[in-house]
Amino acid sequence: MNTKIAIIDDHTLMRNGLQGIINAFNEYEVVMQCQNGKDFIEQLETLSSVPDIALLDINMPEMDGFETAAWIRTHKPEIKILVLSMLNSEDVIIRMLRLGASGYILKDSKPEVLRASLNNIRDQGFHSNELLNPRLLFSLQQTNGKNTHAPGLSNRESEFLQLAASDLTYREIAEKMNTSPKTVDNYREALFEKLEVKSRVGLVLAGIRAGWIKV
Amino acid sequence: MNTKIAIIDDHTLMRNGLQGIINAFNEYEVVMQCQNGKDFIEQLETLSSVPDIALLDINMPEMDGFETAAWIRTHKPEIKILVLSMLNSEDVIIRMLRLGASGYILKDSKPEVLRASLNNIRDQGFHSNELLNPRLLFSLQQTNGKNTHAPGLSNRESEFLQLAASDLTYREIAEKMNTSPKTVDNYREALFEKLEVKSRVGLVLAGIRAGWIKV
DNA sequence: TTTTTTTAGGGGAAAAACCCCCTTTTTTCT
DNA sequence: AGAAAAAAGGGGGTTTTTCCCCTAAAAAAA
Repeated sequence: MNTKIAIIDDHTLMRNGLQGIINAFNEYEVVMQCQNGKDFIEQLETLSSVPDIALLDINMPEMDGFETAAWIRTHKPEIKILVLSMLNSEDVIIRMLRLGASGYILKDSKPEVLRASLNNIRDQGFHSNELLNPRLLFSLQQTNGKNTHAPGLSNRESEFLQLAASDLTYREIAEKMNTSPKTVDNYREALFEKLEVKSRVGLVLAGIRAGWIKV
Repeated sequence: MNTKIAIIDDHTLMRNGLQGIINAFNEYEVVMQCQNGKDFIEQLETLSSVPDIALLDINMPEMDGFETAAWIRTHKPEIKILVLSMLNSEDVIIRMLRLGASGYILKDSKPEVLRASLNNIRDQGFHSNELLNPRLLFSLQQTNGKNTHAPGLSNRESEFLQLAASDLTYREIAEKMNTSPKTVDNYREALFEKLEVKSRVGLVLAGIRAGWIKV
């Protein structure tokens, strides 16, 4: 199945241009065109399936890229974010990566770069480093790295830990993990002991402080 | 003569990025690149001159930043330690300063901050007994100092939000706030609406992402 | 090959969190 | 001075989380 893309940009010409470019990649498909974050949220409700990747502009009226990124991370954490901006500013890039963006490319990039970035995100959720100044990559390790595998935790426990840091209930987490809530409860209990906490909030905070959960 | 720097960090990209930045400062020179504390100790023996400052990461396999700092203080006390970490946690900072670190900055600091920190250490070379010196906490000011007040939230709500990011139950939070659990429940509900979340974990994460909660 | 760990799952109960609707007093703003 | 917002508190309910104790297959380690 094709990877579904949402384009969030206030310039109609830009949106259409992007859609044309992306539709020429046969493994991707544009399923949404939105003027800003608000428009994106509204359209999401009417859509049957959730997009996999949001191509997100920063400068937009009403609800800008920062707000939109924060909203996506809170409400639809499964949607990967690729920031598409005309700003080549370290501040902005780092801020966006900290907000959970999986990638950041400039608007004057070539189509191949866009495709490579999309591929990277689709495959690993990892960042394309081509466009970035190497020193900007520092923040990637913590923000995006799957490499920060928690020592002492099993695969499933790590998986659970990531999902515990979300607005989901354990039942919903169980669905995402394709297992029963009872099994999830076992992971929870094991992690409570290992990290010496008494509540889910404590667990999440411990995970963040240990660098295992990206915020 | 140039001030000699040793970089101790397990990420090659990080090391190279740092070396690039530091070599651009003409008063500093990178003389060692090490993957962890063990590597540092081994390389030290082969080196004719001792570095002046160790740029030390915390999270490393084999021999982490804490162990390395302790080793340096006992075996090579003349080497100043500048901790370079992704963790903005007071616990860790204080622990490191007690171990004899001369400074502590975050990995997402700007190059100017790195240079200023190096200058501070080279010029004054203060020690661990000055750990409450505000100069040391430059990194905190940057990411933590400004955004502590939450716009749109009342005083009590902000107070509650801070406490919600802990391993305490609402009853315990109520005790700390000297009020009833029911009142606390009101704050919770108000914040859920304002931050558009459905659970306490979601609330805490939103607060962290908004910069209102320090982790 | 035996043992241990991981993964998967269940029953049942108590505690905590969550939700909606409500009152009163104090502070703040216009 | 009057209106609005903030602070404090409650009733009564449902849902979720937390806890303890238990089984068993599969995978990994010894």
